[in-house]
Amino acid sequence: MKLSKFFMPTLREVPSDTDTISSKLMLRSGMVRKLSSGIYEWLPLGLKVLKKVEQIIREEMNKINGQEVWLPLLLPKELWEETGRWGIYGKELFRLRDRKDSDFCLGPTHEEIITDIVRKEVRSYKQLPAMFYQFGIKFRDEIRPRFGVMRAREFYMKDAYSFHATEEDAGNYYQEAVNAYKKICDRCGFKYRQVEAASGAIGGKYSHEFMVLAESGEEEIAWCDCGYASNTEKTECPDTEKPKETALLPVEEVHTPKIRTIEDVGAFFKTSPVNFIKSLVYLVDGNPFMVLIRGDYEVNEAKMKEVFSASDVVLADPATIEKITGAPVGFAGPYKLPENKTLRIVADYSIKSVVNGIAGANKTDYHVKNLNIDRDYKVSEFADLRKVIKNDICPRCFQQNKKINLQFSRGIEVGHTFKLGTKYSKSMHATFLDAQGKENLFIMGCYGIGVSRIIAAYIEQMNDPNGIIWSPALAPFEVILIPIDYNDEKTKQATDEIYNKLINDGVEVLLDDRDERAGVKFKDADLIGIPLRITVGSRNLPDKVEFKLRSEANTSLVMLSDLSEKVKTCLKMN
RNA sequence: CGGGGCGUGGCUCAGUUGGCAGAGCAUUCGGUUUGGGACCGAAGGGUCGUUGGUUCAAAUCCAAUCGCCCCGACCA
Repeated sequence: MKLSKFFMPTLREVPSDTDTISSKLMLRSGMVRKLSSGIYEWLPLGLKVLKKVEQIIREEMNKINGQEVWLPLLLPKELWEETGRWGIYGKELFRLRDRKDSDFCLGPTHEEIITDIVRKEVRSYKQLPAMFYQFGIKFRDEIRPRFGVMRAREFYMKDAYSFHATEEDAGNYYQEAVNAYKKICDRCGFKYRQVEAASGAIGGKYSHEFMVLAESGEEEIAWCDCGYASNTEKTECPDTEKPKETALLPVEEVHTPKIRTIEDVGAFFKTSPVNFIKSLVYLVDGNPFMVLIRGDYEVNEAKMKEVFSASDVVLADPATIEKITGAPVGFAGPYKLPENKTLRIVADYSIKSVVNGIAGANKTDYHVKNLNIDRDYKVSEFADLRKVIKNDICPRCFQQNKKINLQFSRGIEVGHTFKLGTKYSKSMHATFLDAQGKENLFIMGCYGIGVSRIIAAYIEQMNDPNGIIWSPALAPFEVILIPIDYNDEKTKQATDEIYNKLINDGVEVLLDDRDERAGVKFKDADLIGIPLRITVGSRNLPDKVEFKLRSEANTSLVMLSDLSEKVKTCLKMN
């Protein structure tokens, strides 16, 4: 490809539109343009990279017997009502009506659609297992689109769905899919980590995320040298707490006018939050829950969703709190709660360590102190409900009686694998006949990778002040060929010869044949991040050219006769 | 949705006691240059986000509205 004929509108100035490095670089290099918030146009350079990533993924999916399909974007409401997700997916679902006033949505994910195909077309265990995947646009009306294509409202994704006759087969296949994802990450050439994750709206029994490690990542990862790694949303906080050995004191009500927050209460009682029973009223799918947690910890709402199999967990509004506790916000507690048959009181394990604790008295301007579990209040169940903190220990090592502190990193979620079980086959009555002629629900798995996000995440990790640094596997071109002065007859001749030779060798080469100064060409070459740069100039002709890797600072001279070989080894090496 | 910021040539931005709409870069033409975003000269390009108001006069003051970015609750 000759650059003079290639539409690559690079920007000298840094766009003021965004703060994210990858987003700035994708705009500056002419990979994408923004049409509207979270909606992007992919220009030739960007699309070349997208196709590279797509092909890597396709190859790995085919290796695990995936069959590529193309599913529609415009989806009828009925299927979504079968699983209840027409309601659950909420505002994130783009909804629209046709001329007959029928409801549709733009597909944010395709479990319903693929399950519908399989229940209609797959009847026998002999047709299992089966895995289908597709590449396609997904639509999600994100609360806040940001970071360029990283969190877009319209994005490009590979989604895959597998169907199995038995749990065992589903489990084995899940591992294969995870291994395929690792290979994809390896081939793309970024540093990543596979972590345990919360399943969220897709649902299912358990799931793993693939995180590209980057300081700017939205996700936090907790990990240990033993191999344990998890999204901090999911990180287990084991039941390590023992009650303090102190004499139990009698309960005492204390007048605490206008003392509501943990800080206020700490100052008033001149004690640390470790002695507080923080009491929060939540609505879990609309039902009231009181959650107790030690004053120095915070509630992890993602864990609540998992523990209570809920899709919606929100802090109750002040009116509801007052109705349930009989006191305004700031004075809730488990002691002497007004009679309420529907209220469940659940406690984080950390509550076990609180002896002679302090909590709200469910009475305006009053707290109680010296509260003790069982004697003064009842808890219907204990669970792991808290957010992990910096000094927490590894839950796996703890099982082996070792206390090793967790380590923390940040990451960008590019892939997510789910063991769905029968979540969708059950609600959609998707069954097959087994060898005994008995009807069974399909056991399912699903596996998603954000293709457009992988690109942004890669750039986020692999860049320097001059621009992007592509690995040969993802680079839009493998080699950029720069003649210092293409108007010089000798330079032009040598450049054309090299260009044709490389093309014949099957190398993807971009020839910068523009009538620009050398500096401009070098700047653009660095910006768009082509892994190998070959510079042709009268300085080194007739027999040598300059050779430079984007990832390294130094240059070297290569004999024209050796060039072909050198290029090949170089591209393979990286 | 809550909080903060911003909308002025293609891009980055300047422009309040209200008084002819600017610069650099980019583009086109001419010339000089030519190994890390050159220089000189000339030219084209803007209903100052939109609507309404105040005023002899509004990019500038007021109101509403739309859009975009950043920080928090969603997710590949």
